[in-house]
Amino acid sequence: MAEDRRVARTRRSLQRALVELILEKGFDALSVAEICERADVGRTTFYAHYADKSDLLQGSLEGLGEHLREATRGPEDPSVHPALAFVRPMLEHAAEQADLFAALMRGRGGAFMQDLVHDIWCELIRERLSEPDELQVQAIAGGLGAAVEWWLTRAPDLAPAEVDARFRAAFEPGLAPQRAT
Amino acid sequence: MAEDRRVARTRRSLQRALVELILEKGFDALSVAEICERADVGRTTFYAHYADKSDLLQGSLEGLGEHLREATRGPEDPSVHPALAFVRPMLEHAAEQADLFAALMRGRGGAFMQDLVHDIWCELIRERLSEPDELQVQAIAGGLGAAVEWWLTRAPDLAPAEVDARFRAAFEPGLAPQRAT
DNA sequence: GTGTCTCCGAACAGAGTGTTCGGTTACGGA
DNA sequence: TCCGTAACCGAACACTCTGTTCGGAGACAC
Repeated sequence: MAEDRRVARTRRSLQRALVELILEKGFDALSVAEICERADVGRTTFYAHYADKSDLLQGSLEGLGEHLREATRGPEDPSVHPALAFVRPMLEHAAEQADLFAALMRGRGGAFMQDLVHDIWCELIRERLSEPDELQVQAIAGGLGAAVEWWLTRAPDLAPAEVDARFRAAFEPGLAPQRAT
Repeated sequence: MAEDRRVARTRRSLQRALVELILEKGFDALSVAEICERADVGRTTFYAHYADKSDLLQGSLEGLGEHLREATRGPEDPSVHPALAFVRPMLEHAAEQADLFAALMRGRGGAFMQDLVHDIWCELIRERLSEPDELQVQAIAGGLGAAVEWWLTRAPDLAPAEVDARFRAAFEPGLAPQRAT
């Protein structure tokens, strides 16, 4: 009952082609035929695996959430408010994969790609606050998204540490001090 | 050389139909034929006036920027940081047209609709700071967008004043005090 | 080795886009 | 009021994309 080698190969090819093409043209501009051609997979086969383009994206993003969470684990600076501690390692990670992140942050990865990242950030912030104010959580995550997009598209030469510092300068004063954990 | 009455009528009908349908289904889900049917305008005529669906949206949004700016003018509370003074009247305005704003904030009005509003907010913030830090400006505008979207879709019963207070509680402490004007 | 599952191309129906063309009609200016 | 112009319209066309069906060829697991 081990998974068929052909199935794995097909799915891998499609997901790889999808990422490549998103980087080149953006998600919305892609057609199924285009993805299949790049992946060297018949269009019929595509629909045997995925319902449509969005379904393929969903499937390709299975691991992304966990990946993002992993990427934000890093040494925590005790002078940084815990709710924002994930920002620095996240920015370091984004800098390493700047073109991918830049493609995702602007609409190019599709609207719900942005929503996915936004929701993950909300969780990361929320779970570090003892009494989370949901409006504040949403606002910080939204602010982070806008800041990252601006950084990667308008000022890509800034160092992650610099972005982190300026971002925290804006948001940290508004955060209630947390009980020591 | 006064403008042809027919032209004005056609454009008005199309723009009106567009707004109606965006509220009902969202921009992306619309077809040109659908808009024309609602507007009682031949499809051929549509293409005589606009290049495509997005072009019509552009045309319909001509006045929106100025409208938004007007809507944010209100009595300024001296205890509020000037860069955030526009938030309260803007929220009051949004509450009055909640369904329209809710449709615009989520992707329903199309991606560049969100960008348009974001850019206007950035300008409003930027022009009230004596030494604007662009990252901070972007972050505040992005945070405001996320907060408004959350408010209108998840907690629509909150009063604008409450949203304003909680939003400022999060952002105001990070803003440098401004010179008195 | 064999039966099954996967892959594939061809072909189809349906929806949407953007264009051309000729006829009809409403408009604005004289 | 009249008249030339310009706007409007439906029909039709070529095109792209979607999602599905079918039968044959071949790779796979067991």
